[in-house]
Amino acid sequence: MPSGEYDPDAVEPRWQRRWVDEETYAYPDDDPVDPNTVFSIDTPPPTVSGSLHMGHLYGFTLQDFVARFERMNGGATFFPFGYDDNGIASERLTEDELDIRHQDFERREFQAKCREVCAQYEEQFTENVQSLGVSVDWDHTYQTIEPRVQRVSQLSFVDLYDQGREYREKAPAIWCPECETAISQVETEDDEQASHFNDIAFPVAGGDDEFVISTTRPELLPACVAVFVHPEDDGNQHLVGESAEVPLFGHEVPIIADERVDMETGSGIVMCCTFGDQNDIEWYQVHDLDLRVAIDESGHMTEVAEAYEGLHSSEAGEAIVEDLDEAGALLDRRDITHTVNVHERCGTSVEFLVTEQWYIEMLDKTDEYLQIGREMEWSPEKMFSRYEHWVEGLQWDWLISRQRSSGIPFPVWYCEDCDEVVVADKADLPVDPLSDDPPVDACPACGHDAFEPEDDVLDTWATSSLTPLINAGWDWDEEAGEFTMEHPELYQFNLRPQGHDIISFWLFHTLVKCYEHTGEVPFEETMINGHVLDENRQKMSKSVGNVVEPQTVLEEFPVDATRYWAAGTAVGDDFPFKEKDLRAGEKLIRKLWNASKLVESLAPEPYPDEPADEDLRELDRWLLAELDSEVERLTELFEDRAFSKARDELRGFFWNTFCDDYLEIAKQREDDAAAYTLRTAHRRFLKLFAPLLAHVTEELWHDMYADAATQAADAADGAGDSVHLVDWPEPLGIDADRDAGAAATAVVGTLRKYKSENQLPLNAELDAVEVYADVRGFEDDVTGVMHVADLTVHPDEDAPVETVVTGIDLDYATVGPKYGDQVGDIEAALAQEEYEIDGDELHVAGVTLVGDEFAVEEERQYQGDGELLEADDVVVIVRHEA
RNA sequence: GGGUUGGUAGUCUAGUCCGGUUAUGACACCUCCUUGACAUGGAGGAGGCCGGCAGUUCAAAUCUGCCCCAACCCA
Repeated sequence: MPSGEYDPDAVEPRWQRRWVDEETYAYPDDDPVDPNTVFSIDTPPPTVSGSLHMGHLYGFTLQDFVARFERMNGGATFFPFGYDDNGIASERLTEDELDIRHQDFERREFQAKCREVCAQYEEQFTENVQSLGVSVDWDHTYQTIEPRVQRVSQLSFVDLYDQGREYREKAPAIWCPECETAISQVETEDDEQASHFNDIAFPVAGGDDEFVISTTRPELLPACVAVFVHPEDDGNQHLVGESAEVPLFGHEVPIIADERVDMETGSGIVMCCTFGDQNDIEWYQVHDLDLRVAIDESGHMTEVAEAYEGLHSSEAGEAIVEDLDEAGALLDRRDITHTVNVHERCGTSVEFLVTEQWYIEMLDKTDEYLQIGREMEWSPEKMFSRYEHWVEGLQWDWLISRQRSSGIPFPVWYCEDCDEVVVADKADLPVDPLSDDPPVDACPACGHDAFEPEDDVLDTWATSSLTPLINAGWDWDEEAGEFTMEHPELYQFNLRPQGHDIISFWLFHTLVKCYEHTGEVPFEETMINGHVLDENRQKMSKSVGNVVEPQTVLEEFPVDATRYWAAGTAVGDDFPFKEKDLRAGEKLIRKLWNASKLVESLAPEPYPDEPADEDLRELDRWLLAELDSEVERLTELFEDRAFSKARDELRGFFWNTFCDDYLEIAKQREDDAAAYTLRTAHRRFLKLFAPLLAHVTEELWHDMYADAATQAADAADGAGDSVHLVDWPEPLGIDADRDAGAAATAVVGTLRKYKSENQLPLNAELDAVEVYADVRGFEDDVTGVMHVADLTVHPDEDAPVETVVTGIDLDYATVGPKYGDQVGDIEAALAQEEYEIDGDELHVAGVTLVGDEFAVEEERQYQGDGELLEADDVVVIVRHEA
């Protein structure tokens, strides 16, 4: 039984260990699971690149609210865990950790080091996640780089290739010169950087004419292939058709008119290079310009840069500016800050290089992808618009090849002679073409017998966008010649939670892949969470130094308090870290603990049988009936993922209605009906709180109910193991006079207020109280809790008071539409007290209001002994001889 | 530059879709009270031009337009 103070430092880790050791949240693998009741969650695996942050804590906790609620409210729940250790993030982690460069190692060697470093981080990460008490099934975990998952990824590649949805093309692609790989648009982000605007004089070829070009990237001068003027730029129109001579390098380039020129920037004349930005790429394609590649794959200058060959592009930029200045071609140089596209992983400015890469075709099916997004239920609904805008704004197919050492290889070889693509057999996967042989001896196209392995690897999303298929055990059945699932009942997944920042790539890519493989939308519902901000609503960032570490928080507060905090904002909204909310959580945990102690002492074992209906007092029925409504409301709120409302609703009901109203009164009683009601309500409270306050409810459940539930074979809840495995409460269907209950609590409330205002202790004796309201059946409850010596109830009688009309209240909802702009006149007349009450009618400003259209505002005056108290519809007269 | 979302007491927030005259709750603050668990508790109180300006309407936190601020997404 609960005693003393609650000690979360001891209790929480104990339950976390037991939940893992006893596999409390295991998915029932071996038994057939009913696909109609199973609840499956597919979580995006966190990138293995560091430790747990508040975003993780928040995200995992939200997922856990759903998992715990659905597990109690429905059937089997599948809540797996994955690690995304296949990608650039993990490679860079390894490089940083071991202070090495992947280029210095043989591929397999470096991969081994990655696995080693990630393993340490994963172990630590697992421990951290387990210390949050989330109800993950730790027997169902995966790593995106493990062989099973490699097979799924390569199967996906082969299937999409077979469907004709993948192609290989040599074209401009976004390139990170630091990581030396192609990357996709979603891996770039904007960064404000200091730079210079350089005004450079360009002579017109074969004349004395000259014009000015402003550029932030002088190192691209050798890559200049054209100069553009806006067709409406009248002042510079005469240049169009001429040629310009590029300073220092001397090559001549055409001057062309094109409306993509931004006339507002610099001189309004712009140079087009190979390639400065995406505009350059468009111009290159539209105007069929030359390629002059001045920067190589490592960010150094090529032979096109002549004297500057071999310099890093940034060094070359400085050198070229100096030389321009010396040559008199540098007219001006100004400091500016501008936004540049950088690789999100390393912060390096990206380049655009023409390289041969693999793509997944997407642009032809954006309408379909929009439609499958629409078929999902979005929590909150408004987040769909982000998806919608992303899909509508798609401009590139999905670039999936990466020039990295680590990762999942393309299962592809090329004929050395004719470049024919040879794809691995599905049965052989996973393969590494660097060490494995192609499935054919001779090229199917030309018969040549030597092959070149593809040494690129798949991008990280190529794998992590398959998590629903990984979790469901998707595979190729060679004998049947079809794709199968080990757990078809899991797919489509019921829920996909994630942050709002990854809708446009992770979620989108997952939808596309899974849809193309199965023809089915992978998720029934997606839940989008916001970002955790600091106490001042600022984004947490290392450079600002406002980062709150989960470890620090957990040292000071119980996990359940962080769960209380995490439930505090509407799903989808960004919300600040608030220590106050954690303290409020602690208070609630303590209140629940203390109230449980009182329940235990008021209704000790043996657990009372359900009394005959007529033995329940009015007050008991009232509480249980109110609790029925609470159960219904709460179930709905959890189903709507409205955790914040559920939290506040339940907290309010438990604290105010149960503790302040019912418990205070029940203290006076020692009957079986009270004991039964206390126990019944308390059990239900533990269950209702269980998804939110996972630890304290489990501890109390075991202290007070688990043993009894285990022993009693016919226990209604079925399970004794864990409160998290019992059934979610259903309404009991208790009938009660709700109005009488409300009146009785109003009477108690008004007497409390009377004592408070008269500075009396709450247990002070009141000599006589007369109640003018129907609170029959509650008399003993009122006298007991308020210590009333003599209580008289007048259920039907009017109070012996005189009433004075003090005004008229209009019911605007009916009067407004009916009388329209006459309302102003009516109000004016009422204010002047120019009206007449005639029975049920009110004559005012030339109109007659009837029935509910108005209410007479009255002040009650009492001349007799004692004091008149009013609350809602009850009138109470109290006499107290001090 | 385009779009999305938000702006409500000192702080955080409900209400906004579907307009109705007393705007919800918590924290902090003030007053009082040791009730058979909890003073880390209880009973009260004070605190708001609902971002700004205009419009629609008998009536606007709520609808419309413009503007300001913040975050995010896309350029």
